[in-house]
Amino acid sequence: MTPRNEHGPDSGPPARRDRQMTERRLIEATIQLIRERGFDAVGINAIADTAGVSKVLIYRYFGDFSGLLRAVADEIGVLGSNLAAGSIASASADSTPGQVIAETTHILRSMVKDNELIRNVLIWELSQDNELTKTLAESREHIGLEQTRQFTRLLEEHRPGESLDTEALFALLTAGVFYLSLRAEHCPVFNGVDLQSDEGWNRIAGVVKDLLDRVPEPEPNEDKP
Amino acid sequence: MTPRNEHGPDSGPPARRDRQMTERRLIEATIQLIRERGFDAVGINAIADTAGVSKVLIYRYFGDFSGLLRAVADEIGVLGSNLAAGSIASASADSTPGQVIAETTHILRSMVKDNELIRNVLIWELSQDNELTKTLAESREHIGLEQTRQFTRLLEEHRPGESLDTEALFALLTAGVFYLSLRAEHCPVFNGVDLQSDEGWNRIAGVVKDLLDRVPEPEPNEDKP
DNA sequence: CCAAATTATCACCGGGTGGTTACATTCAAT
DNA sequence: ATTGAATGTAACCACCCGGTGATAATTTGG
Repeated sequence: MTPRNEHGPDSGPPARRDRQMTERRLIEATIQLIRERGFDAVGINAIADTAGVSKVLIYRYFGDFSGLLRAVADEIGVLGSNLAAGSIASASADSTPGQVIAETTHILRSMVKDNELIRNVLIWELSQDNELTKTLAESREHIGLEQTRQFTRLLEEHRPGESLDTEALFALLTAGVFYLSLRAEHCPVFNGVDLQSDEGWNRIAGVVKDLLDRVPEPEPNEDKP
Repeated sequence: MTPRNEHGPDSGPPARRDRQMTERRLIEATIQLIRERGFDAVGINAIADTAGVSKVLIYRYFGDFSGLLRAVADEIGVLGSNLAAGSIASASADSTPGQVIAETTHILRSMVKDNELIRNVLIWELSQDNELTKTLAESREHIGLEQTRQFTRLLEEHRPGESLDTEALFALLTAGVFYLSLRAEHCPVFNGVDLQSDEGWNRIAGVVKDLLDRVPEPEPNEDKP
């Protein structure tokens, strides 16, 4: 039996007397908890236990629980920014605005579907506002507006005269995709649409594309590859 | 001093030996808790305390906690049905499809905004599925599909040839309005749109109306009052 | 080599949770 | 009136929560 106690379930190396390392462990343990067990499992005791560290250190290093959440929010914020940066770049060919927004729908959906952390954070943002959710809201606002601006530019290219409230459009679109993606976890069908199949999401993306692509312009120019 | 003890904070009449009355008290206490303090405040102890009754009766009358939730779900389900029935009836003049859907947007938004119970239930549905959320999901599915069918009929009247996936459209619309309404509670701005002002919601409803009303038909008929 | 500062742990506190058992009261049928 | 089921209460259990003071272990500097 080793003389050092190892009560944490997944401690890894004991990390002897390294403050920076301990702080990292606490932050990453919090993120892991949010991802794997949801926001209502996030607490002083669970975090300290997951990190394999005494909970007193949370108070010593981050002041209080909010302090730790603030640090975690910064961490998740940059994660989200990187994730979105990759997504934005992909959808910028010279396609129809409808095609672009349909692809954006699919990208948003996969992002939420494949990332358990995002899902739990989105739910958390709806149910309360603390240091973490407040910081993340700002981060997401920045990302969403960047996407919107890019689409606005593309729309201006394709239809110079068109005046469409792209901010409101993207707000409703991303909000709807967020909600449907979250709901898909527990409830497969929403308003007759199968949220757990690609077919259902093709319907969602398709109806937005249909609405955007039909425009009363004198150009019947539709070249679909 | 009455001989009967009255430890509950809001008990009303002591309700001596009346099982039906006690069951009603428990159900309504649960609804009151969901509305006023959110789903994470709903528990055996809080419910019994709010009802001014011993928590043992929950187990005796409803079997277990899930049993009580099932009874509560039925109660809320009929509430929601009645609420929606009133809303649907109002929006069915001979307006443009875009006008109808814009009004539907506003109606949905007010419904969520003005009803704290609905808000908390919507959030609950996203975060977990228990007996209550499962039953409510079915109820909502029924209501939403009825609204959709009504709109489909109206669209068919106005544009007989039009083929639009109205189910998918309404799914995305109500999902988006739900999410934005929930989010408005804690975070006033989403993607540049002010969710706490009527102006912001006019933008949301307006962009959907714009998309729906412009249709490549030979009718330039736009009569805005 | 020894003391001071840092780092980390342990044991505990008051309070709350869901759930159960033992007991008391009321009421209705015999 | 007595019996016995229905109704209700109080006390208790083991567990978890956020938070704190005392204490031990390690590193660092003289």
